[in-house]
Amino acid sequence: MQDKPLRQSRIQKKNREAILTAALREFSARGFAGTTIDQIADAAGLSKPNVLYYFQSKDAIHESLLRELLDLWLDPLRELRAEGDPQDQILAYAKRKLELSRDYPQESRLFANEVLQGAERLAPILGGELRELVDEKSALIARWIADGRIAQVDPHHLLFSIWALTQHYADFEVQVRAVLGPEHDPYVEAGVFLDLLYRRLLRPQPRE
Amino acid sequence: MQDKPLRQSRIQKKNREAILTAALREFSARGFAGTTIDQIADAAGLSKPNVLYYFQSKDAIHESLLRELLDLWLDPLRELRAEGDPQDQILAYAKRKLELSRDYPQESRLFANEVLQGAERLAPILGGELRELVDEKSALIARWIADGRIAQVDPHHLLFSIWALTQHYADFEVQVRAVLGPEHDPYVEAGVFLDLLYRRLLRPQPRE
DNA sequence: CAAATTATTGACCATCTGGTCAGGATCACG
DNA sequence: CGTGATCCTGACCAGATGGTCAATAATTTG
Repeated sequence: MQDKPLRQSRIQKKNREAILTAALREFSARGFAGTTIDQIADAAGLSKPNVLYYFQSKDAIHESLLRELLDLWLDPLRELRAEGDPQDQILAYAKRKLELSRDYPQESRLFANEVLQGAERLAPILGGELRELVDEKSALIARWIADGRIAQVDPHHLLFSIWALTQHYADFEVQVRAVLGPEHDPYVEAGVFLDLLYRRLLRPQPRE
Repeated sequence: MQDKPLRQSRIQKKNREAILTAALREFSARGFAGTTIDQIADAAGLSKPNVLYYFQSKDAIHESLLRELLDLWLDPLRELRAEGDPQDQILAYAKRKLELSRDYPQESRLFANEVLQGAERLAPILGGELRELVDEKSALIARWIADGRIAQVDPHHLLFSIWALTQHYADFEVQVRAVLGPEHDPYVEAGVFLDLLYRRLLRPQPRE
Protein backbone atom coordinates (compact mmCIF):
# COMPACT_ATOMS: atom_id res chain seq x y z
CA MET A 1 0.00 0.00 0.00
CA GLN A 2 2.13 2.92 1.24
CA ASP A 3 5.86 3.08 0.90
CA LYS A 4 8.03 2.22 3.84
CA PRO A 5 10.57 4.74 5.13
CA LEU A 6 13.41 5.03 2.68
CA ARG A 7 16.10 4.99 5.36
CA GLN A 8 16.28 1.40 6.48
CA SER A 9 18.52 0.40 9.31
CA ARG A 10 20.96 -2.41 8.74
CA ILE A 11 18.88 -4.81 10.78
CA GLN A 12 15.67 -3.78 9.09
CA LYS A 13 17.11 -4.47 5.71
CA LYS A 14 18.43 -7.83 6.78
CA ASN A 15 15.18 -9.00 8.31
CA ARG A 16 12.92 -7.77 5.55
CA GLU A 17 15.17 -9.54 3.12
CA ALA A 18 15.07 -12.75 5.15
CA ILE A 19 11.29 -12.63 5.38
CA LEU A 20 10.82 -12.08 1.66
CA THR A 21 13.24 -14.86 0.79
CA ALA A 22 11.52 -17.25 3.15
CA ALA A 23 8.07 -16.21 1.99
CA LEU A 24 8.99 -16.68 -1.65
CA ARG A 25 10.10 -20.20 -0.95
CA GLU A 26 6.99 -21.05 1.04
CA PHE A 27 4.43 -19.33 -1.18
CA SER A 28 5.87 -20.79 -4.35
CA ALA A 29 5.88 -24.27 -2.87
CA ARG A 30 2.47 -24.30 -1.19
CA GLY A 31 0.56 -21.33 -2.53
CA PHE A 32 -0.66 -18.33 -0.59
CA ALA A 33 -3.46 -20.06 1.28
CA GLY A 34 -1.32 -23.11 1.98
CA THR A 35 1.34 -21.08 3.74
CA THR A 36 1.15 -19.85 7.32
CA ILE A 37 2.92 -16.89 8.81
CA ASP A 38 4.51 -19.29 11.26
CA GLN A 39 6.11 -21.23 8.44
CA ILE A 40 7.50 -18.03 6.99
CA ALA A 41 8.72 -16.93 10.40
CA ASP A 42 10.44 -20.25 11.04
CA ALA A 43 12.05 -20.27 7.61
CA ALA A 44 13.27 -16.74 8.21
CA GLY A 45 14.49 -17.50 11.72
CA LEU A 46 12.15 -15.01 13.34
CA SER A 47 9.10 -15.16 15.59
CA LYS A 48 5.66 -14.65 14.14
CA PRO A 49 5.03 -11.32 15.88
CA ASN A 50 8.40 -10.19 14.65
CA VAL A 51 7.46 -10.98 11.08
CA LEU A 52 4.32 -8.94 11.61
CA TYR A 53 6.45 -6.15 12.94
CA TYR A 54 8.07 -5.80 9.52
CA PHE A 55 5.02 -6.49 7.40
CA GLN A 56 1.52 -5.45 8.32
CA SER A 57 0.01 -8.74 7.24
CA LYS A 58 0.54 -11.96 5.33
CA ASP A 59 -1.08 -10.24 2.40
CA ALA A 60 1.45 -7.41 2.55
CA ILE A 61 4.30 -9.88 2.23
CA HIS A 62 2.66 -11.50 -0.74
CA GLU A 63 2.01 -8.20 -2.41
CA SER A 64 5.56 -7.09 -1.83
CA LEU A 65 6.86 -10.24 -3.51
CA LEU A 66 4.52 -9.82 -6.44
CA ARG A 67 5.62 -6.25 -7.00
CA GLU A 68 9.27 -7.27 -6.95
CA LEU A 69 8.52 -10.09 -9.33
CA LEU A 70 6.88 -8.07 -12.04
CA ASP A 71 9.90 -6.18 -13.25
CA LEU A 72 12.01 -9.29 -13.30
CA TRP A 73 9.31 -10.96 -15.34
CA LEU A 74 8.62 -8.24 -17.87
CA ASP A 75 12.09 -6.86 -18.44
CA PRO A 76 13.23 -9.46 -20.98
CA LEU A 77 10.37 -8.58 -23.29
CA ARG A 78 11.20 -4.90 -23.00
CA GLU A 79 14.61 -5.71 -24.42
CA LEU A 80 13.16 -7.01 -27.67
CA ARG A 81 14.59 -4.37 -30.00
CA ALA A 82 13.72 -3.20 -33.47
CA GLU A 83 17.42 -3.01 -34.28
CA GLY A 84 19.36 -6.12 -35.14
CA ASP A 85 18.33 -9.31 -36.85
CA PRO A 86 14.69 -10.19 -36.09
CA GLN A 87 15.34 -13.89 -35.70
CA ASP A 88 18.27 -13.22 -33.39
CA GLN A 89 16.13 -10.90 -31.32
CA ILE A 90 13.38 -13.44 -30.84
CA LEU A 91 15.78 -16.27 -30.22
CA ALA A 92 17.56 -14.15 -27.63
CA TYR A 93 14.27 -13.38 -25.94
CA ALA A 94 13.37 -17.04 -25.72
CA LYS A 95 16.80 -17.75 -24.33
CA ARG A 96 16.50 -15.03 -21.69
CA LYS A 97 13.12 -16.35 -20.64
CA LEU A 98 14.47 -19.87 -20.37
CA GLU A 99 17.34 -18.66 -18.24
CA LEU A 100 14.85 -16.88 -16.04
CA SER A 101 12.98 -20.15 -15.54
CA ARG A 102 16.20 -21.89 -14.71
CA ASP A 103 17.55 -19.25 -12.35
CA TYR A 104 14.31 -18.11 -10.76
CA PRO A 105 12.00 -21.11 -10.68
CA GLN A 106 10.40 -20.01 -7.42
CA GLU A 107 9.47 -16.68 -8.91
CA SER A 108 8.04 -18.47 -11.90
CA ARG A 109 5.92 -20.70 -9.71
CA LEU A 110 4.75 -17.81 -7.59
CA PHE A 111 3.58 -16.07 -10.72
CA ALA A 112 1.97 -19.24 -12.05
CA ASN A 113 0.17 -19.81 -8.77
CA GLU A 114 -1.19 -16.31 -8.96
CA VAL A 115 -2.37 -16.40 -12.56
CA LEU A 116 -3.73 -19.91 -12.19
CA GLN A 117 -6.01 -18.75 -9.42
CA GLY A 118 -7.52 -15.85 -11.25
CA ALA A 119 -4.76 -13.27 -10.77
CA GLU A 120 -7.12 -10.84 -9.09
CA ARG A 121 -4.22 -8.87 -7.75
CA LEU A 122 -2.45 -8.83 -11.10
CA ALA A 123 -5.47 -8.32 -13.34
CA PRO A 124 -5.00 -4.56 -13.75
CA ILE A 125 -1.37 -5.04 -14.71
CA LEU A 126 -2.09 -7.90 -17.10
CA GLY A 127 -4.76 -5.91 -18.90
CA GLY A 128 -2.80 -2.66 -18.67
CA GLU A 129 0.96 -2.49 -18.61
CA LEU A 130 1.53 -6.00 -19.90
CA ARG A 131 -1.03 -5.71 -22.63
CA GLU A 132 0.46 -2.47 -23.89
CA LEU A 133 3.94 -3.92 -23.86
CA VAL A 134 2.77 -7.00 -25.73
CA ASP A 135 0.87 -4.96 -28.27
CA GLU A 136 3.91 -2.82 -28.89
CA LYS A 137 6.19 -5.80 -29.40
CA SER A 138 3.58 -7.60 -31.48
CA ALA A 139 3.46 -4.63 -33.79
CA LEU A 140 7.23 -4.83 -34.11
CA ILE A 141 7.02 -8.50 -34.99
CA ALA A 142 4.26 -7.79 -37.48
CA ARG A 143 6.52 -5.28 -39.17
CA TRP A 144 9.28 -7.85 -39.43
CA ILE A 145 6.81 -10.20 -41.04
CA ALA A 146 5.53 -7.58 -43.45
CA ASP A 147 9.13 -6.90 -44.46
CA GLY A 148 9.61 -10.59 -45.14
CA ARG A 149 12.38 -10.83 -42.56
CA ILE A 150 10.73 -13.67 -40.67
CA ALA A 151 8.01 -16.10 -41.62
CA GLN A 152 4.35 -15.32 -41.12
CA VAL A 153 3.09 -16.17 -37.62
CA ASP A 154 0.59 -14.66 -35.25
CA PRO A 155 2.77 -12.32 -33.14
CA HIS A 156 0.69 -12.62 -29.98
CA HIS A 157 0.69 -16.38 -30.05
CA LEU A 158 4.36 -16.40 -30.88
CA LEU A 159 4.96 -14.58 -27.62
CA PHE A 160 2.56 -16.86 -25.75
CA SER A 161 4.47 -19.83 -27.09
CA ILE A 162 7.70 -18.47 -25.70
CA TRP A 163 6.13 -17.91 -22.32
CA ALA A 164 4.52 -21.32 -22.29
CA LEU A 165 7.57 -23.23 -23.43
CA THR A 166 10.01 -21.58 -21.09
CA GLN A 167 7.87 -21.34 -17.97
CA HIS A 168 6.84 -24.94 -18.37
CA TYR A 169 10.29 -26.05 -17.31
CA ALA A 170 10.07 -24.18 -14.02
CA ASP A 171 6.39 -24.61 -13.25
CA PHE A 172 6.19 -28.28 -14.15
CA GLU A 173 9.71 -29.07 -13.08
CA VAL A 174 8.75 -32.13 -11.05
CA GLN A 175 6.92 -33.58 -14.02
CA VAL A 176 9.73 -32.84 -16.42
CA ARG A 177 12.30 -34.39 -14.12
CA ALA A 178 10.12 -37.39 -13.35
CA VAL A 179 9.66 -38.13 -17.03
CA LEU A 180 13.24 -37.48 -18.10
CA GLY A 181 14.96 -39.11 -15.16
CA PRO A 182 17.95 -37.76 -13.28
CA GLU A 183 20.52 -38.19 -16.04
CA HIS A 184 19.06 -35.39 -18.14
CA ASP A 185 19.60 -31.66 -17.83
CA PRO A 186 16.23 -30.26 -18.81
CA TYR A 187 17.38 -26.70 -19.29
CA VAL A 188 20.29 -27.53 -21.52
CA GLU A 189 18.16 -29.75 -23.69
CA ALA A 190 15.35 -27.23 -23.74
CA GLY A 191 17.77 -24.56 -24.89
CA VAL A 192 18.74 -26.65 -27.88
CA PHE A 193 15.17 -27.59 -28.62
CA LEU A 194 13.83 -24.05 -28.43
CA ASP A 195 16.57 -22.72 -30.62
CA LEU A 196 15.77 -25.31 -33.24
CA LEU A 197 12.03 -24.78 -32.94
CA TYR A 198 12.10 -21.04 -33.40
CA ARG A 199 14.64 -21.18 -36.21
CA ARG A 200 12.39 -23.46 -38.18
CA LEU A 201 9.25 -21.55 -37.28
CA LEU A 202 10.64 -18.16 -38.17
CA ARG A 203 12.79 -18.94 -41.19
CA PRO A 204 11.33 -16.89 -44.03
CA GLN A 205 9.35 -19.21 -46.27
CA PRO A 206 10.33 -19.38 -49.96
CA ARG A 207 6.75 -19.12 -51.30
CA GLU A 208 3.18 -19.02 -50.08
CA MET B 1 -8.08 -45.60 -0.39
CA GLN B 2 -10.55 -48.46 -0.50
CA ASP B 3 -13.26 -48.80 -3.10
CA LYS B 4 -16.74 -47.73 -2.28
CA PRO B 5 -19.58 -50.23 -2.64
CA LEU B 6 -20.23 -50.88 -6.29
CA ARG B 7 -24.00 -50.69 -5.91
CA GLN B 8 -24.69 -47.00 -5.55
CA SER B 9 -28.19 -45.83 -4.90
CA ARG B 10 -29.62 -43.20 -7.21
CA ILE B 11 -29.26 -40.56 -4.56
CA GLN B 12 -25.73 -41.57 -3.70
CA LYS B 13 -24.68 -41.30 -7.29
CA LYS B 14 -26.30 -37.90 -7.65
CA ASN B 15 -24.73 -36.44 -4.51
CA ARG B 16 -21.26 -37.81 -5.10
CA GLU B 17 -21.43 -36.38 -8.56
CA ALA B 18 -22.56 -33.00 -7.24
CA ILE B 19 -19.79 -32.92 -4.67
CA LEU B 20 -17.09 -33.79 -7.17
CA THR B 21 -18.33 -31.21 -9.64
CA ALA B 22 -18.43 -28.53 -6.98
CA ALA B 23 -15.05 -29.53 -5.58
CA LEU B 24 -13.45 -29.45 -9.01
CA ARG B 25 -14.66 -25.91 -9.52
CA GLU B 26 -13.49 -24.77 -6.10
CA PHE B 27 -10.16 -26.58 -6.01
CA SER B 28 -9.21 -25.48 -9.50
CA ALA B 29 -10.06 -21.88 -8.69
CA ARG B 30 -8.50 -21.57 -5.26
CA GLY B 31 -6.25 -24.56 -4.80
CA PHE B 32 -6.64 -27.32 -2.24
CA ALA B 33 -5.62 -25.30 0.80
CA GLY B 34 -7.62 -22.30 -0.32
CA THR B 35 -10.85 -24.23 -0.47
CA THR B 36 -13.02 -25.12 2.53
CA ILE B 37 -15.41 -28.00 2.85
CA ASP B 38 -18.13 -25.46 3.49
CA GLN B 39 -17.53 -23.88 0.11
CA ILE B 40 -17.76 -27.24 -1.57
CA ALA B 41 -20.90 -28.06 0.37
CA ASP B 42 -22.55 -24.79 -0.55
CA ALA B 43 -21.62 -25.15 -4.19
CA ALA B 44 -23.03 -28.67 -4.18
CA GLY B 45 -26.17 -27.64 -2.33
CA LEU B 46 -25.45 -29.84 0.65
CA SER B 47 -24.52 -29.36 4.29
CA LYS B 48 -20.97 -29.84 5.44
CA PRO B 49 -21.66 -32.97 7.48
CA ASN B 50 -23.52 -34.38 4.54
CA VAL B 51 -20.51 -33.89 2.30
CA LEU B 52 -18.46 -35.71 4.90
CA TYR B 53 -21.02 -38.49 4.86
CA TYR B 54 -20.11 -39.18 1.23
CA PHE B 55 -16.39 -38.58 1.47
CA GLN B 56 -14.30 -39.37 4.50
CA SER B 57 -12.37 -36.13 4.30
CA LYS B 58 -11.50 -33.13 2.18
CA ASP B 59 -8.43 -35.06 1.14
CA ALA B 60 -10.54 -37.95 -0.07
CA ILE B 61 -12.48 -35.66 -2.38
CA HIS B 62 -9.28 -34.27 -3.77
CA GLU B 63 -7.82 -37.68 -4.32
CA SER B 64 -10.96 -38.87 -6.03
CA LEU B 65 -10.81 -35.94 -8.44
CA LEU B 66 -7.17 -36.56 -9.18
CA ARG B 67 -7.76 -40.19 -9.97
CA GLU B 68 -10.59 -39.32 -12.34
CA LEU B 69 -8.45 -36.69 -13.97
CA LEU B 70 -5.52 -38.90 -14.83
CA ASP B 71 -7.16 -41.00 -17.50
CA LEU B 72 -8.65 -37.97 -19.16
CA TRP B 73 -5.23 -36.42 -19.20
CA LEU B 74 -3.18 -39.33 -20.45
CA ASP B 75 -5.56 -40.87 -22.96
CA PRO B 76 -4.74 -38.56 -25.88
CA LEU B 77 -1.10 -39.56 -25.76
CA ARG B 78 -2.06 -43.22 -25.73
CA GLU B 79 -3.76 -42.65 -29.07
CA LEU B 80 -0.55 -41.61 -30.76
CA ARG B 81 -0.26 -44.50 -33.19
CA ALA B 82 2.56 -45.94 -35.22
CA GLU B 83 0.22 -46.32 -38.18
CA GLY B 84 -0.65 -43.38 -40.37
CA ASP B 85 1.36 -40.33 -41.31
CA PRO B 86 3.71 -39.26 -38.50
CA GLN B 87 3.08 -35.57 -38.95
CA ASP B 88 -0.67 -36.12 -38.97
CA GLN B 89 -0.40 -38.16 -35.80
CA ILE B 90 1.51 -35.50 -33.92
CA LEU B 91 -0.66 -32.70 -35.24
CA ALA B 92 -3.73 -34.63 -34.19
CA TYR B 93 -2.27 -35.14 -30.73
CA ALA B 94 -1.60 -31.45 -30.32
CA LYS B 95 -5.12 -30.72 -31.49
CA ARG B 96 -6.64 -33.18 -29.03
CA LYS B 97 -4.66 -31.66 -26.19
CA LEU B 98 -5.74 -28.19 -27.16
CA GLU B 99 -9.36 -29.28 -27.22
CA LEU B 100 -8.87 -30.76 -23.80
CA SER B 101 -7.64 -27.41 -22.53
CA ARG B 102 -10.61 -25.70 -24.11
CA ASP B 103 -13.23 -28.15 -22.89
CA TYR B 104 -11.77 -29.04 -19.51
CA PRO B 105 -9.92 -25.97 -18.27
CA GLN B 106 -10.79 -26.71 -14.64
CA GLU B 107 -9.23 -30.13 -14.90
CA SER B 108 -6.16 -28.56 -16.45
CA ARG B 109 -5.84 -26.07 -13.64
CA LEU B 110 -6.37 -28.71 -10.98
CA PHE B 111 -3.54 -30.69 -12.50
CA ALA B 112 -1.36 -27.60 -12.80
CA ASN B 113 -2.01 -26.66 -9.19
CA GLU B 114 -0.96 -30.11 -8.13
CA VAL B 115 2.23 -30.34 -10.18
CA LEU B 116 3.15 -26.76 -9.36
CA GLN B 117 3.14 -27.57 -5.67
CA GLY B 118 5.35 -30.59 -5.87
CA ALA B 119 2.84 -33.19 -6.97
CA GLU B 120 3.52 -35.37 -3.98
CA ARG B 121 0.37 -37.31 -4.59
CA LEU B 122 1.10 -37.73 -8.28
CA ALA B 123 4.84 -38.35 -8.06
CA PRO B 124 4.61 -42.15 -8.30
CA ILE B 125 2.44 -41.87 -11.39
CA LEU B 126 4.59 -39.24 -13.04
CA GLY B 127 7.72 -41.27 -12.55
CA GLY B 128 5.96 -44.56 -13.32
CA GLU B 129 3.02 -44.86 -15.65
CA LEU B 130 3.51 -41.50 -17.31
CA ARG B 131 7.20 -41.95 -17.77
CA GLU B 132 6.74 -45.36 -19.39
CA LEU B 133 4.09 -44.01 -21.69
CA VAL B 134 6.28 -41.08 -22.69
CA ASP B 135 9.29 -43.29 -23.24
CA GLU B 136 7.26 -45.57 -25.45
CA LYS B 137 5.93 -42.73 -27.56
CA SER B 138 9.31 -41.05 -27.68
CA ALA B 139 10.76 -44.22 -29.10
CA LEU B 140 8.06 -44.17 -31.75
CA ILE B 141 8.89 -40.58 -32.65
CA ALA B 142 12.58 -41.45 -32.73
CA ARG B 143 11.80 -44.17 -35.23
CA TRP B 144 9.93 -41.73 -37.41
CA ILE B 145 12.94 -39.44 -37.32
CA ALA B 146 15.36 -42.26 -38.11
CA ASP B 147 13.19 -43.12 -41.11
CA GLY B 148 13.37 -39.54 -42.27
CA ARG B 149 9.60 -39.14 -42.07
CA ILE B 150 9.79 -36.09 -39.81
CA ALA B 151 12.58 -33.67 -39.06
CA GLN B 152 15.07 -34.26 -36.29
CA VAL B 153 13.87 -33.07 -32.89
CA ASP B 154 14.24 -34.27 -29.33
CA PRO B 155 11.15 -36.47 -28.88
CA HIS B 156 10.77 -35.81 -25.17
CA HIS B 157 10.93 -32.08 -25.56
CA LEU B 158 8.61 -32.25 -28.53
CA LEU B 159 6.04 -33.80 -26.23
CA PHE B 160 6.78 -31.27 -23.49
CA SER B 161 6.26 -28.50 -26.00
CA ILE B 162 2.82 -29.84 -26.87
CA TRP B 163 1.89 -30.03 -23.21
CA ALA B 164 3.22 -26.57 -22.47
CA LEU B 165 1.65 -24.88 -25.46
CA THR B 166 -1.79 -26.40 -25.06
CA GLN B 167 -2.11 -26.26 -21.28
CA HIS B 168 -0.94 -22.69 -21.28
CA TYR B 169 -4.25 -21.60 -22.75
CA ALA B 170 -6.21 -23.16 -19.91
CA ASP B 171 -3.83 -22.53 -17.03
CA PHE B 172 -3.00 -18.94 -17.94
CA GLU B 173 -6.37 -18.18 -19.42
CA VAL B 174 -6.80 -14.91 -17.53
CA GLN B 175 -3.45 -13.67 -18.78
CA VAL B 176 -4.13 -14.74 -22.35
CA ARG B 177 -7.52 -13.07 -22.36
CA ALA B 178 -6.24 -9.95 -20.65
CA VAL B 179 -3.53 -9.52 -23.26
CA LEU B 180 -5.65 -10.40 -26.28
CA GLY B 181 -8.78 -8.54 -25.25
CA PRO B 182 -12.32 -9.81 -25.59
CA GLU B 183 -12.56 -9.74 -29.38
CA HIS B 184 -10.19 -12.66 -29.80
CA ASP B 185 -10.93 -16.37 -29.54
CA PRO B 186 -7.72 -17.76 -28.04
CA TYR B 187 -8.44 -21.38 -28.79
CA VAL B 188 -9.27 -20.86 -32.47
CA GLU B 189 -6.16 -18.76 -32.98
CA ALA B 190 -4.05 -21.19 -31.00
CA GLY B 191 -5.29 -24.04 -33.17
CA VAL B 192 -4.07 -22.26 -36.27
CA PHE B 193 -0.79 -21.28 -34.66
CA LEU B 194 0.01 -24.74 -33.34
CA ASP B 195 -0.79 -26.35 -36.65
CA LEU B 196 1.59 -23.99 -38.39
CA LEU B 197 4.28 -24.37 -35.75
CA TYR B 198 4.38 -28.14 -35.79
CA ARG B 199 4.20 -28.34 -39.57
CA ARG B 200 7.27 -26.18 -39.86
CA LEU B 201 9.06 -27.90 -37.03
CA LEU B 202 8.44 -31.40 -38.28
CA ARG B 203 8.69 -30.95 -42.04
CA PRO B 204 11.56 -33.18 -43.10
CA GLN B 205 14.57 -31.00 -43.80
CA PRO B 206 16.17 -31.17 -47.28
CA ARG B 207 19.76 -31.41 -46.07
CA GLU B 208 21.80 -31.37 -42.93
C1' DC C 1 -47.27 -50.85 6.42
C1' DA C 2 -43.37 -51.85 9.41
C1' DA C 3 -38.65 -52.76 9.90
C1' DA C 4 -34.26 -51.86 8.37
C1' DT C 5 -31.32 -49.20 5.90
C1' DT C 6 -29.74 -44.92 4.16
C1' DA C 7 -29.53 -39.88 4.22
C1' DT C 8 -29.33 -35.53 6.67
C1' DT C 9 -28.59 -32.26 10.16
C1' DG C 10 -27.69 -29.11 14.29
C1' DA C 11 -24.74 -28.82 17.83
C1' DC C 12 -20.35 -29.37 19.12
C1' DC C 13 -15.16 -29.71 19.50
C1' DA C 14 -10.12 -29.32 19.07
C1' DT C 15 -6.99 -27.15 16.50
C1' DC C 16 -5.07 -23.82 13.66
C1' DT C 17 -4.36 -19.26 12.04
C1' DG C 18 -3.98 -14.29 11.30
C1' DG C 19 -3.32 -10.73 14.05
C1' DT C 20 -2.85 -7.71 18.59
C1' DC C 21 -0.60 -5.81 22.57
C1' DA C 22 1.86 -4.51 26.60
C1' DG C 23 6.16 -4.81 28.16
C1' DG C 24 10.96 -5.81 27.93
C1' DA C 25 15.54 -6.06 25.37
C1' DT C 26 18.68 -3.94 22.33
C1' DC C 27 20.68 -0.41 19.72
C1' DA C 28 22.03 4.26 17.93
C1' DC C 29 23.50 8.48 19.19
C1' DG C 30 24.30 12.89 21.60
C1' DC D 1 26.48 6.73 29.77
C1' DG D 2 21.82 7.82 29.42
C1' DT D 3 17.87 8.26 26.74
C1' DG D 4 14.89 7.83 23.00
C1' DA D 5 13.94 4.95 19.14
C1' DT D 6 13.96 0.55 17.32
C1' DC D 7 13.43 -4.33 17.78
C1' DC D 8 11.51 -8.48 19.76
C1' DT D 9 8.55 -11.63 22.42
C1' DG D 10 5.09 -14.34 25.32
C1' DA D 11 0.59 -14.36 26.10
C1' DC D 12 -3.53 -13.80 24.23
C1' DC D 13 -7.79 -13.51 21.18
C1' DA D 14 -11.50 -14.08 17.84
C1' DG D 15 -12.78 -16.37 14.00
C1' DA D 16 -12.29 -20.10 10.77
C1' DT D 17 -11.86 -24.88 9.72
C1' DG D 18 -11.74 -30.01 9.45
C1' DG D 19 -14.12 -33.29 11.43
C1' DT D 20 -17.48 -35.97 14.89
C1' DC D 21 -21.78 -37.61 16.71
C1' DA D 22 -26.21 -38.53 18.39
C1' DA D 23 -30.58 -37.87 16.84
C1' DT D 24 -33.91 -37.45 13.24
C1' DA D 25 -35.86 -37.76 8.57
C1' DA D 26 -36.41 -40.14 4.31
C1' DT D 27 -36.25 -44.15 1.57
C1' DT D 28 -36.01 -48.90 0.44
C1' DT D 29 -37.49 -53.39 1.07
C1' DG D 30 -39.85 -57.47 2.69
